[in-house]
Amino acid sequence: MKGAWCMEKKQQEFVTYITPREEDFSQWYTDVILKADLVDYAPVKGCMVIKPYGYAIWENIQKELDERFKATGHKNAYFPLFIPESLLRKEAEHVEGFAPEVAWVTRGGSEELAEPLVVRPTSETIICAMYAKWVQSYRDLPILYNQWCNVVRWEKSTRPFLRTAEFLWQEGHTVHATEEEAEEETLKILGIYKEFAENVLAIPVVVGRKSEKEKFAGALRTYTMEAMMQDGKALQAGTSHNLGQHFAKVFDIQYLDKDGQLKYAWQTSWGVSTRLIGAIIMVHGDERGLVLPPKVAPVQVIIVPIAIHKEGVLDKAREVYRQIADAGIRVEIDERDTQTPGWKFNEWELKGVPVRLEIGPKDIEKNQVVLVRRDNFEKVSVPMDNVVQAINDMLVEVHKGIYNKALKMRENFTHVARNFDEFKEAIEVKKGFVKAMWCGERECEDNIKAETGATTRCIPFEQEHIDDHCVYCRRPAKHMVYFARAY
RNA sequence: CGGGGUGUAGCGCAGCUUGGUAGCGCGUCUCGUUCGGGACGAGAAGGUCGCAGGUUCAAAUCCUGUCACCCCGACCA
Repeated sequence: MKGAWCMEKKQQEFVTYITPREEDFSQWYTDVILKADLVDYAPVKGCMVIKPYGYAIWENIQKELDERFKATGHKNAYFPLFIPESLLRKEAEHVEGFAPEVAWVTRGGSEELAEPLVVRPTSETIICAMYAKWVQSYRDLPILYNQWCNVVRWEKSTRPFLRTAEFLWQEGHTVHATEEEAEEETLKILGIYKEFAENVLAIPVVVGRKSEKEKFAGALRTYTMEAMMQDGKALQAGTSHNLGQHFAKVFDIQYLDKDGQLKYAWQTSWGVSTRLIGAIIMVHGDERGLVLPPKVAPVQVIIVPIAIHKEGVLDKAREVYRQIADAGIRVEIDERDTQTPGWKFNEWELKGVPVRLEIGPKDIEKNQVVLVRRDNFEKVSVPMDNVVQAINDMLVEVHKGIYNKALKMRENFTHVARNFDEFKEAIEVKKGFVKAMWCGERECEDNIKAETGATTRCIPFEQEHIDDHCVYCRRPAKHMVYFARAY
Protein backbone atom coordinates (compact mmCIF):
# COMPACT_ATOMS: atom_id res chain seq x y z
CA MET A 1 0.00 0.00 0.00
CA LYS A 2 2.57 2.46 1.11
CA GLY A 3 5.02 1.12 -1.46
CA ALA A 4 2.57 1.65 -4.28
CA TRP A 5 1.96 5.17 -3.20
CA CYS A 6 5.66 5.90 -3.10
CA MET A 7 6.14 4.53 -6.59
CA GLU A 8 3.34 6.66 -7.92
CA LYS A 9 4.77 9.74 -6.31
CA LYS A 10 8.22 8.98 -7.63
CA GLN A 11 6.96 8.64 -11.18
CA GLN A 12 5.14 11.89 -10.93
CA GLU A 13 8.31 13.59 -9.85
CA PHE A 14 10.22 12.16 -12.79
CA VAL A 15 7.70 13.28 -15.34
CA THR A 16 7.80 16.83 -14.10
CA TYR A 17 11.32 16.86 -15.42
CA ILE A 18 10.91 15.38 -18.89
CA THR A 19 7.87 15.44 -21.13
CA PRO A 20 6.77 11.81 -21.68
CA ARG A 21 7.66 10.48 -25.10
CA GLU A 22 4.15 9.40 -26.00
CA GLU A 23 2.73 12.78 -25.07
CA ASP A 24 5.02 14.87 -27.27
CA PHE A 25 8.09 13.26 -28.76
CA SER A 26 9.56 16.54 -30.02
CA GLN A 27 9.25 18.14 -26.65
CA TRP A 28 10.75 15.06 -25.00
CA TYR A 29 13.71 15.37 -27.36
CA THR A 30 14.16 19.05 -26.58
CA ASP A 31 13.85 18.42 -22.84
CA VAL A 32 16.44 15.67 -22.95
CA ILE A 33 19.09 17.52 -24.92
CA LEU A 34 18.79 20.60 -22.73
CA LYS A 35 18.53 18.85 -19.39
CA ALA A 36 21.30 16.37 -20.13
CA ASP A 37 23.38 19.44 -20.93
CA LEU A 38 24.31 18.37 -24.45
CA VAL A 39 23.54 21.68 -26.13
CA ASP A 40 22.23 25.16 -25.62
CA TYR A 41 20.59 27.43 -28.14
CA ALA A 42 22.92 30.10 -29.50
CA PRO A 43 21.97 33.71 -30.30
CA VAL A 44 21.91 32.95 -34.03
CA LYS A 45 18.81 31.25 -35.35
CA GLY A 46 19.39 27.60 -36.13
CA CYS A 47 22.74 27.50 -34.39
CA MET A 48 23.52 25.55 -31.28
CA VAL A 49 26.33 25.45 -28.78
CA ILE A 50 27.53 21.91 -28.31
CA LYS A 51 28.42 21.80 -24.64
CA PRO A 52 31.24 19.65 -23.25
CA TYR A 53 29.05 16.65 -22.47
CA GLY A 54 27.61 16.66 -25.99
CA TYR A 55 30.91 17.43 -27.62
CA ALA A 56 32.56 14.52 -25.81
CA ILE A 57 30.10 12.19 -27.56
CA TRP A 58 31.16 13.69 -30.88
CA GLU A 59 34.82 13.27 -29.98
CA ASN A 60 34.22 9.59 -29.30
CA ILE A 61 32.38 9.22 -32.59
CA GLN A 62 35.28 10.95 -34.33
CA LYS A 63 37.84 8.72 -32.70
CA GLU A 64 36.06 5.50 -33.63
CA LEU A 65 35.43 6.54 -37.22
CA ASP A 66 38.83 8.11 -37.73
CA GLU A 67 40.51 4.85 -36.73
CA ARG A 68 38.43 3.03 -39.30
CA PHE A 69 39.22 5.55 -42.05
CA LYS A 70 42.93 5.41 -41.30
CA ALA A 71 42.88 1.62 -41.22
CA THR A 72 41.53 1.64 -44.77
CA GLY A 73 44.21 3.97 -46.07
CA HIS A 74 42.54 7.36 -45.76
CA LYS A 75 44.37 10.49 -44.66
CA ASN A 76 42.98 13.63 -43.09
CA ALA A 77 43.40 17.06 -44.68
CA TYR A 78 41.74 20.43 -44.38
CA PHE A 79 40.21 22.51 -47.16
CA PRO A 80 39.04 26.13 -46.90
CA LEU A 81 35.71 27.26 -45.50
CA PHE A 82 35.18 29.73 -48.36
CA ILE A 83 34.39 28.69 -51.89
CA PRO A 84 34.36 31.15 -54.82
CA GLU A 85 30.95 31.43 -56.40
CA SER A 86 32.32 30.38 -59.79
CA LEU A 87 33.48 27.02 -58.41
CA LEU A 88 30.12 26.22 -56.86
CA ARG A 89 28.44 26.96 -60.17
CA LYS A 90 30.49 24.53 -62.23
CA GLU A 91 28.45 21.38 -61.71
CA ALA A 92 24.90 22.21 -62.76
CA GLU A 93 23.00 19.64 -60.73
CA HIS A 94 25.15 20.32 -57.69
CA VAL A 95 24.58 24.08 -57.65
CA GLU A 96 20.89 23.60 -58.23
CA GLY A 97 20.75 21.34 -55.19
CA PHE A 98 22.67 23.56 -52.85
CA ALA A 99 22.09 27.14 -54.04
CA PRO A 100 18.88 27.65 -52.03
CA GLU A 101 20.69 27.04 -48.78
CA VAL A 102 24.12 28.59 -49.09
CA ALA A 103 25.35 31.47 -46.97
CA TRP A 104 27.22 34.18 -48.83
CA VAL A 105 30.16 36.38 -47.96
CA THR A 106 30.12 39.50 -50.09
CA ARG A 107 32.25 41.85 -48.06
CA GLY A 108 35.64 41.69 -46.40
CA GLY A 109 35.99 44.46 -43.86
CA SER A 110 34.47 47.42 -45.66
CA GLU A 111 35.41 46.31 -49.17
CA GLU A 112 32.99 44.60 -51.53
CA LEU A 113 34.56 41.37 -52.79
CA ALA A 114 35.29 41.11 -56.50
CA GLU A 115 33.78 37.63 -56.43
CA PRO A 116 31.31 36.58 -53.72
CA LEU A 117 32.27 33.58 -51.62
CA VAL A 118 29.99 30.88 -50.36
CA VAL A 119 30.45 29.34 -46.96
CA ARG A 120 30.87 25.64 -47.74
CA PRO A 121 27.64 23.64 -47.62
CA THR A 122 29.86 20.67 -48.63
CA SER A 123 33.31 20.71 -50.18
CA GLU A 124 33.14 18.80 -53.45
CA THR A 125 33.74 21.89 -55.57
CA ILE A 126 36.74 23.34 -53.80
CA ILE A 127 38.30 19.93 -53.31
CA CYS A 128 37.82 19.03 -56.95
CA ALA A 129 39.42 22.32 -57.96
CA MET A 130 42.50 21.25 -56.00
CA TYR A 131 42.40 17.66 -57.18
CA ALA A 132 42.54 18.93 -60.76
CA LYS A 133 45.97 20.39 -59.96
CA TRP A 134 47.21 17.37 -58.08
CA VAL A 135 46.19 14.58 -60.39
CA GLN A 136 48.50 14.06 -63.39
CA SER A 137 49.22 10.37 -63.65
CA TYR A 138 47.62 7.08 -62.74
CA ARG A 139 50.48 6.91 -60.24
CA ASP A 140 48.86 9.79 -58.32
CA LEU A 141 45.78 7.63 -57.73
CA PRO A 142 43.94 6.79 -55.69
CA ILE A 143 43.63 9.91 -53.55
CA LEU A 144 41.92 8.97 -50.29
CA TYR A 145 41.33 12.10 -48.22
CA ASN A 146 38.93 12.93 -45.47
CA GLN A 147 38.27 16.11 -43.56
CA TRP A 148 36.63 16.84 -40.24
CA CYS A 149 35.02 20.24 -40.38
CA ASN A 150 31.94 22.38 -40.08
CA VAL A 151 29.56 23.18 -42.91
CA VAL A 152 26.77 25.73 -43.22
CA ARG A 153 23.37 25.27 -44.76
CA TRP A 154 20.83 28.04 -44.40
CA GLU A 155 17.94 25.86 -43.33
CA LYS A 156 14.40 27.11 -42.96
CA SER A 157 13.51 25.04 -39.95
CA THR A 158 16.09 23.71 -37.58
CA ARG A 159 16.42 21.35 -34.63
CA PRO A 160 19.48 20.73 -32.53
CA PHE A 161 21.62 17.92 -33.99
CA LEU A 162 18.99 16.90 -36.54
CA ARG A 163 19.14 19.98 -38.70
CA THR A 164 21.13 23.05 -37.79
CA ALA A 165 22.41 25.97 -39.86
CA GLU A 166 25.97 24.97 -39.00
CA PHE A 167 26.96 21.43 -38.21
CA LEU A 168 30.04 19.30 -37.73
CA TRP A 169 30.79 16.33 -39.91
CA GLN A 170 33.41 14.42 -41.78
CA GLU A 171 33.51 14.39 -45.54
CA GLY A 172 35.64 11.91 -47.41
CA HIS A 173 36.65 12.72 -50.97
CA THR A 174 38.43 10.15 -53.04
CA VAL A 175 39.69 9.92 -56.62
CA HIS A 176 40.16 6.69 -58.52
CA ALA A 177 41.37 5.50 -61.88
CA THR A 178 38.42 3.28 -62.65
CA GLU A 179 34.70 3.12 -62.19
CA GLU A 180 34.97 -0.24 -60.43
CA GLU A 181 37.43 1.14 -57.91
CA ALA A 182 35.21 4.12 -57.16
CA GLU A 183 32.20 1.88 -56.72
CA GLU A 184 34.18 -0.40 -54.45
CA GLU A 185 35.26 2.56 -52.31
CA THR A 186 31.70 3.88 -52.09
CA LEU A 187 30.42 0.54 -50.86
CA LYS A 188 33.39 -0.05 -48.56
CA ILE A 189 32.65 3.21 -46.75
CA LEU A 190 28.96 2.39 -46.47
CA GLY A 191 30.06 -0.90 -44.92
CA ILE A 192 32.22 0.97 -42.41
CA TYR A 193 29.32 3.25 -41.56
CA LYS A 194 26.99 0.31 -41.00
CA GLU A 195 29.49 -1.58 -38.88
CA PHE A 196 30.13 1.59 -36.88
CA ALA A 197 26.43 2.35 -36.41
CA GLU A 198 25.74 -1.15 -35.13
CA ASN A 199 28.89 -1.93 -33.14
CA VAL A 200 29.58 1.51 -31.72
CA LEU A 201 26.26 3.35 -31.61
CA ALA A 202 24.15 0.22 -31.14
CA ILE A 203 21.82 1.47 -33.88
CA PRO A 204 20.61 -1.08 -36.42
CA VAL A 205 20.47 0.39 -39.93
CA VAL A 206 19.01 -0.48 -43.29
CA VAL A 207 21.47 -0.01 -46.12
CA GLY A 208 20.77 0.47 -49.77
CA ARG A 209 20.65 2.89 -52.66
CA LYS A 210 18.85 6.22 -52.86
CA SER A 211 16.36 6.92 -55.63
CA GLU A 212 17.25 9.50 -58.27
CA LYS A 213 15.09 12.03 -56.47
CA GLU A 214 16.80 11.46 -53.13
CA LYS A 215 20.39 11.10 -54.27
CA PHE A 216 23.11 13.69 -53.62
CA ALA A 217 23.07 16.64 -56.00
CA GLY A 218 25.69 15.84 -58.62
CA ALA A 219 26.23 12.18 -57.76
CA LEU A 220 25.93 9.21 -60.05
CA ARG A 221 24.59 7.03 -57.22
CA THR A 222 24.03 7.57 -53.53
CA TYR A 223 24.07 4.82 -50.94
CA THR A 224 22.61 5.39 -47.53
CA MET A 225 22.07 3.94 -44.09
CA GLU A 226 18.67 4.61 -42.60
CA ALA A 227 17.72 4.28 -38.96
CA MET A 228 14.31 4.15 -37.28
CA MET A 229 13.46 6.48 -34.41
CA GLN A 230 11.10 5.71 -31.54
CA ASP A 231 8.37 7.93 -32.97
CA GLY A 232 8.27 5.91 -36.18
CA LYS A 233 10.14 8.41 -38.31
CA ALA A 234 13.23 7.43 -40.28
CA LEU A 235 16.54 9.23 -40.09
CA GLN A 236 19.19 9.23 -42.79
CA ALA A 237 22.26 8.47 -40.74
CA GLY A 238 25.02 8.51 -43.31
CA THR A 239 25.52 8.62 -47.07
CA SER A 240 28.20 7.48 -49.48
CA HIS A 241 28.19 8.77 -53.04
CA ASN A 242 29.68 7.46 -56.22
CA LEU A 243 30.21 10.74 -58.06
CA GLY A 244 31.07 9.03 -61.31
CA GLN A 245 32.92 11.43 -63.61
CA HIS A 246 30.47 14.33 -63.22
CA PHE A 247 32.83 16.48 -61.20
CA ALA A 248 35.98 15.23 -62.93
CA LYS A 249 34.60 16.44 -66.24
CA VAL A 250 33.63 19.94 -65.12
CA PHE A 251 36.74 20.42 -62.95
CA ASP A 252 38.98 18.71 -65.45
CA ILE A 253 40.46 16.03 -63.23
CA GLN A 254 42.36 13.96 -65.80
CA TYR A 255 45.24 11.54 -65.52
CA LEU A 256 47.55 9.94 -68.01
CA ASP A 257 46.96 6.22 -67.83
CA LYS A 258 49.41 3.36 -68.35
CA ASP A 259 48.25 3.05 -71.92
CA GLY A 260 49.21 6.65 -72.68
CA GLN A 261 45.57 7.82 -72.81
CA LEU A 262 44.32 10.90 -70.96
CA LYS A 263 41.33 9.84 -68.87
CA TYR A 264 38.83 11.44 -66.54
CA ALA A 265 39.05 10.23 -62.97
CA TRP A 266 36.27 8.60 -60.97
CA GLN A 267 35.32 10.04 -57.59
CA THR A 268 33.46 9.35 -54.38
CA SER A 269 32.38 11.41 -51.41
CA TRP A 270 30.80 10.33 -48.14
CA GLY A 271 29.86 11.77 -44.80
CA VAL A 272 28.28 11.46 -41.42
CA SER A 273 27.48 14.36 -39.13
CA THR A 274 26.57 15.41 -35.61
CA ARG A 275 23.11 14.28 -36.63
CA LEU A 276 24.24 10.88 -35.37
CA ILE A 277 23.97 12.29 -31.86
CA GLY A 278 20.32 13.05 -32.59
CA ALA A 279 19.92 9.45 -33.71
CA ILE A 280 21.45 8.13 -30.49
CA ILE A 281 19.02 10.20 -28.46
CA MET A 282 15.93 9.25 -30.44
CA VAL A 283 16.78 5.58 -30.76
CA HIS A 284 17.90 4.78 -27.22
CA GLY A 285 16.48 7.47 -24.94
CA ASP A 286 13.78 6.66 -22.42
CA GLU A 287 11.46 8.29 -19.88
CA ARG A 288 14.37 9.19 -17.66
CA GLY A 289 16.43 10.78 -20.38
CA LEU A 290 19.46 9.76 -22.37
CA VAL A 291 20.67 6.22 -22.70
CA LEU A 292 24.16 6.32 -24.19
CA PRO A 293 25.86 3.50 -26.05
CA PRO A 294 28.85 2.54 -23.85
CA LYS A 295 31.38 3.03 -26.64
CA VAL A 296 30.59 6.71 -27.09
CA ALA A 297 29.43 7.61 -23.59
CA PRO A 298 31.66 10.39 -22.24
CA VAL A 299 31.31 8.78 -18.82
CA GLN A 300 30.94 5.00 -18.89
CA VAL A 301 30.84 4.52 -15.15
CA ILE A 302 29.73 7.01 -12.54
CA ILE A 303 30.74 6.30 -8.98
CA VAL A 304 28.26 7.56 -6.40
CA PRO A 305 29.64 7.28 -2.87
CA ILE A 306 26.98 6.72 -0.24
CA ALA A 307 27.24 8.57 3.08
CA ILE A 308 30.18 10.39 1.59
CA HIS A 309 31.10 12.13 4.85
CA LYS A 310 31.56 8.89 6.74
CA GLU A 311 35.03 7.75 7.61
CA GLY A 312 36.67 5.79 4.82
CA VAL A 313 33.92 6.01 2.19
CA LEU A 314 35.52 8.60 -0.04
CA ASP A 315 38.94 6.99 0.30
CA LYS A 316 37.57 3.65 -0.76
CA ALA A 317 35.60 5.23 -3.62
CA ARG A 318 38.75 6.90 -4.89
CA GLU A 319 40.63 3.64 -4.65
CA VAL A 320 38.00 1.91 -6.78
CA TYR A 321 38.04 4.86 -9.17
CA ARG A 322 41.80 4.46 -9.63
CA GLN A 323 41.42 0.78 -10.41
CA ILE A 324 38.73 1.38 -13.02
CA ALA A 325 40.45 4.36 -14.62
CA ASP A 326 43.70 2.40 -14.87
CA ALA A 327 41.82 -0.26 -16.82
CA GLY A 328 41.09 2.34 -19.49
CA ILE A 329 37.42 2.79 -18.63
CA ARG A 330 35.97 6.30 -18.70
CA VAL A 331 34.96 6.75 -15.08
CA GLU A 332 34.01 9.68 -12.89
CA ILE A 333 33.34 9.99 -9.24
CA ASP A 334 30.59 12.28 -7.99
CA GLU A 335 32.11 13.79 -4.87
CA ARG A 336 29.60 16.59 -4.39
CA ASP A 337 28.44 16.73 -0.79
CA THR A 338 25.63 19.09 -1.66
CA GLN A 339 23.42 16.47 -3.33
CA THR A 340 21.93 13.31 -1.90
CA PRO A 341 22.72 9.99 -3.54
CA GLY A 342 19.17 9.72 -4.85
CA TRP A 343 19.48 13.07 -6.55
CA LYS A 344 22.72 11.98 -8.16
CA PHE A 345 21.21 8.69 -9.36
CA ASN A 346 18.54 10.60 -11.20
CA GLU A 347 20.88 13.13 -12.67
CA TRP A 348 23.31 10.55 -14.05
CA GLU A 349 20.44 8.51 -15.42
CA LEU A 350 19.21 11.62 -17.19
CA LYS A 351 22.69 11.95 -18.65
CA GLY A 352 22.60 8.37 -19.88
CA VAL A 353 25.66 6.96 -18.13
CA PRO A 354 25.64 3.19 -18.89
CA VAL A 355 26.80 1.93 -15.50
CA ARG A 356 26.42 3.35 -12.00
CA LEU A 357 28.65 2.16 -9.20
CA GLU A 358 27.43 2.67 -5.64
CA ILE A 359 29.78 2.29 -2.75
CA GLY A 360 28.79 2.89 0.86
CA PRO A 361 29.62 1.79 4.39
CA LYS A 362 27.72 -1.48 4.02
CA ASP A 363 29.59 -2.35 0.84
CA ILE A 364 32.92 -1.54 2.33
CA GLU A 365 32.11 -3.81 5.23
CA LYS A 366 31.40 -6.64 2.78
CA ASN A 367 34.27 -5.70 0.48
CA GLN A 368 31.96 -5.19 -2.50
CA VAL A 369 30.34 -2.55 -4.69
CA VAL A 370 26.91 -2.25 -6.27
CA LEU A 371 26.58 -1.93 -10.06
CA VAL A 372 23.41 -0.73 -11.77
CA ARG A 373 22.72 -0.85 -15.52
CA ARG A 374 21.19 2.21 -17.16
CA ASP A 375 19.24 0.29 -19.78
CA ASN A 376 17.22 -2.04 -17.54
CA PHE A 377 18.15 -0.87 -14.02
CA GLU A 378 19.39 -4.34 -13.05
CA LYS A 379 21.34 -4.12 -9.83
CA VAL A 380 24.13 -6.50 -8.75
CA SER A 381 26.68 -6.64 -5.98
CA VAL A 382 30.17 -7.60 -7.05
CA PRO A 383 33.28 -8.37 -4.99
CA MET A 384 35.81 -5.56 -4.88
CA ASP A 385 38.52 -7.55 -6.61
CA ASN A 386 36.28 -8.33 -9.57
CA VAL A 387 35.10 -4.79 -10.25
CA VAL A 388 36.91 -4.10 -13.53
CA GLN A 389 35.90 -7.41 -15.08
CA ALA A 390 32.30 -6.98 -13.97
CA ILE A 391 32.15 -3.47 -15.40
CA ASN A 392 33.63 -4.51 -18.71
CA ASP A 393 31.09 -7.29 -18.94
CA MET A 394 28.28 -4.97 -18.02
CA LEU A 395 29.30 -2.40 -20.65
CA VAL A 396 29.13 -5.16 -23.27
CA GLU A 397 25.75 -6.25 -21.94
CA VAL A 398 24.37 -2.71 -22.05
CA HIS A 399 25.49 -2.39 -25.66
CA LYS A 400 23.79 -5.66 -26.57
CA GLY A 401 20.73 -4.77 -24.55
CA ILE A 402 20.13 -1.43 -26.22
CA TYR A 403 20.98 -2.78 -29.67
CA ASN A 404 18.45 -5.57 -29.35
CA LYS A 405 15.85 -3.19 -28.00
CA ALA A 406 16.46 -0.85 -30.95
CA LEU A 407 16.29 -3.74 -33.38
CA LYS A 408 13.00 -4.89 -31.93
CA MET A 409 11.66 -1.35 -32.08
CA ARG A 410 12.62 -1.14 -35.74
CA GLU A 411 11.04 -4.50 -36.49
CA ASN A 412 7.83 -3.37 -34.87
CA PHE A 413 8.03 -0.29 -37.04
CA THR A 414 8.54 -2.20 -40.28
CA HIS A 415 5.48 -3.11 -42.32
CA VAL A 416 4.69 -4.58 -45.70
CA ALA A 417 2.20 -3.01 -48.10
CA ARG A 418 0.87 -4.77 -51.18
CA ASN A 419 -1.48 -2.05 -52.28
CA PHE A 420 -1.90 1.65 -51.69
CA ASP A 421 -4.61 1.29 -49.05
CA GLU A 422 -2.33 -0.87 -46.98
CA PHE A 423 0.43 1.61 -47.64
CA LYS A 424 -1.53 4.60 -46.34
CA GLU A 425 -2.71 2.63 -43.36
CA ALA A 426 0.87 1.64 -42.53
CA ILE A 427 2.31 5.15 -42.91
CA GLU A 428 -0.45 7.00 -41.16
CA VAL A 429 -1.49 4.62 -38.42
CA LYS A 430 1.27 2.11 -37.76
CA LYS A 431 4.14 4.47 -38.68
CA GLY A 432 7.70 3.45 -39.39
CA PHE A 433 9.18 1.81 -42.47
CA VAL A 434 6.88 0.45 -45.12
CA LYS A 435 8.32 -2.08 -47.50
CA ALA A 436 6.58 -1.88 -50.85
CA MET A 437 7.20 -2.42 -54.52
CA TRP A 438 7.94 0.52 -56.80
CA CYS A 439 7.99 0.98 -60.55
CA GLY A 440 11.01 3.28 -60.33
CA GLU A 441 9.20 6.31 -61.76
CA ARG A 442 9.70 9.74 -60.25
CA GLU A 443 6.04 10.52 -60.74
CA CYS A 444 4.92 7.77 -58.38
CA GLU A 445 7.49 8.78 -55.82
CA ASP A 446 6.22 12.38 -55.93
CA ASN A 447 2.58 11.32 -55.71
CA ILE A 448 3.22 9.01 -52.79
CA LYS A 449 4.97 11.82 -50.97
CA ALA A 450 2.22 14.30 -51.72
CA GLU A 451 -0.50 11.92 -50.54
CA THR A 452 1.15 10.38 -47.50
CA GLY A 453 4.21 12.42 -46.57
CA ALA A 454 6.37 9.33 -47.03
CA THR A 455 9.53 9.37 -49.11
CA THR A 456 11.65 6.58 -50.51
CA ARG A 457 14.33 6.03 -47.89
CA CYS A 458 16.28 3.47 -49.81
CA ILE A 459 16.26 0.59 -52.24
CA PRO A 460 17.75 -2.01 -49.92
CA PHE A 461 20.50 -4.34 -51.02
CA GLU A 462 18.46 -7.14 -49.51
CA GLN A 463 15.54 -7.20 -51.90
CA GLU A 464 12.30 -9.06 -51.24
CA HIS A 465 9.60 -9.83 -53.71
CA ILE A 466 6.37 -8.58 -52.22
CA ASP A 467 4.31 -8.18 -55.34
CA ASP A 468 4.61 -7.85 -59.13
CA HIS A 469 3.16 -4.36 -59.26
CA CYS A 470 4.08 -0.87 -58.10
CA VAL A 471 2.22 -0.13 -54.90
CA TYR A 472 0.96 3.16 -56.35
CA CYS A 473 0.46 2.88 -60.11
CA ARG A 474 0.15 -0.93 -60.48
CA ARG A 475 2.59 -0.95 -63.37
CA PRO A 476 5.29 -3.64 -63.24
CA ALA A 477 7.53 -3.16 -60.22
CA LYS A 478 11.27 -2.73 -60.41
CA HIS A 479 12.35 -2.67 -56.77
CA MET A 480 11.28 -3.29 -53.24
CA VAL A 481 11.72 0.01 -51.43
CA TYR A 482 11.70 1.20 -47.83
CA PHE A 483 9.33 4.13 -47.53
CA ALA A 484 8.89 6.28 -44.42
CA ARG A 485 8.23 9.69 -43.12
CA ALA A 486 11.64 11.03 -42.29
CA TYR A 487 13.47 13.70 -40.37
C1' C B 1 7.89 30.61 -46.66
C1' G B 2 2.77 29.40 -44.32
C1' G B 3 0.17 27.98 -39.42
C1' G B 4 0.48 28.03 -34.05
C1' G B 5 2.92 29.42 -29.45
C1' U B 6 6.21 32.01 -26.05
C1' G B 7 9.24 36.31 -24.31
C1' U B 8 8.63 38.80 -16.36
C1' A B 9 15.34 36.69 -11.38
C1' G B 10 19.98 31.31 -13.55
C1' C B 11 15.53 27.71 -14.70
C1' G B 12 10.03 26.94 -14.60
C1' C B 13 5.98 30.06 -14.08
C1' A B 14 1.94 33.60 -11.85
C1' G B 15 0.56 38.66 -12.30
C1' C B 16 -2.09 41.44 -17.72
C1' U B 17 -9.11 40.62 -18.28
C1' U B 18 -10.29 45.55 -14.53
C1' G B 19 -3.20 50.34 -15.19
C1' G B 20 -1.32 52.13 -8.92
C1' U B 21 5.19 49.47 -4.05
C1' A B 22 7.18 42.95 -9.26
C1' G B 23 5.58 37.87 -6.85
C1' C B 24 5.85 32.18 -6.28
C1' G B 25 8.54 27.43 -6.81
C1' C B 26 13.23 25.43 -7.92
C1' G B 27 18.23 26.69 -8.15
C1' U B 28 22.35 29.96 -6.03
C1' C B 29 25.21 31.89 -1.38
C1' U B 30 26.12 31.35 4.37
C1' C B 31 25.63 28.20 8.85
C1' G B 32 24.04 23.66 11.01
C1' U B 33 21.87 18.79 10.79
C1' U B 34 21.52 14.87 6.91
C1' C B 35 23.23 11.01 3.03
C1' G B 36 21.53 2.93 0.11
C1' G B 37 16.28 6.52 -5.16
C1' G B 38 15.14 13.71 -6.25
C1' A B 39 16.78 15.66 2.47
C1' C B 40 15.65 19.52 6.36
C1' G B 41 15.95 24.12 9.31
C1' A B 42 17.46 29.26 9.73
C1' G B 43 19.23 33.43 7.15
C1' A B 44 20.69 36.10 2.43
C1' A B 45 21.57 37.73 -2.57
C1' G B 46 19.30 38.15 -7.31
C1' G B 47 14.62 41.47 -12.16
C1' U B 48 16.13 48.27 -17.29
C1' C B 49 9.06 42.75 -17.13
C1' G B 50 12.45 40.95 -25.34
C1' C B 51 13.11 45.89 -27.83
C1' A B 52 11.11 50.74 -29.74
C1' G B 53 7.36 54.14 -29.95
C1' G B 54 2.44 55.80 -28.20
C1' U B 55 -1.87 56.64 -24.58
C1' U B 56 -1.90 58.11 -19.26
C1' C B 57 -0.71 61.80 -13.35
C1' A B 58 0.93 56.60 -13.53
C1' A B 59 2.26 50.86 -18.08
C1' A B 60 4.70 44.11 -16.89
C1' U B 61 -0.61 45.30 -17.63
C1' C B 62 -3.83 49.20 -22.84
C1' C B 63 -2.43 50.52 -28.32
C1' U B 64 1.10 50.32 -32.59
C1' G B 65 5.38 48.45 -34.50
C1' U B 66 9.55 45.35 -34.25
C1' C B 67 12.93 41.41 -32.89
C1' A B 68 14.05 36.67 -31.14
C1' C B 69 13.20 31.75 -30.01
C1' C B 70 10.23 27.16 -29.87
C1' C B 71 6.60 23.73 -32.14
C1' C B 72 3.86 21.88 -36.63
C1' G B 73 3.97 21.85 -42.07
C1' A B 74 6.37 22.86 -47.40
C1' C B 75 12.30 22.32 -48.88
C1' C B 76 17.05 19.68 -47.30
C1' A B 77 22.17 15.78 -44.05
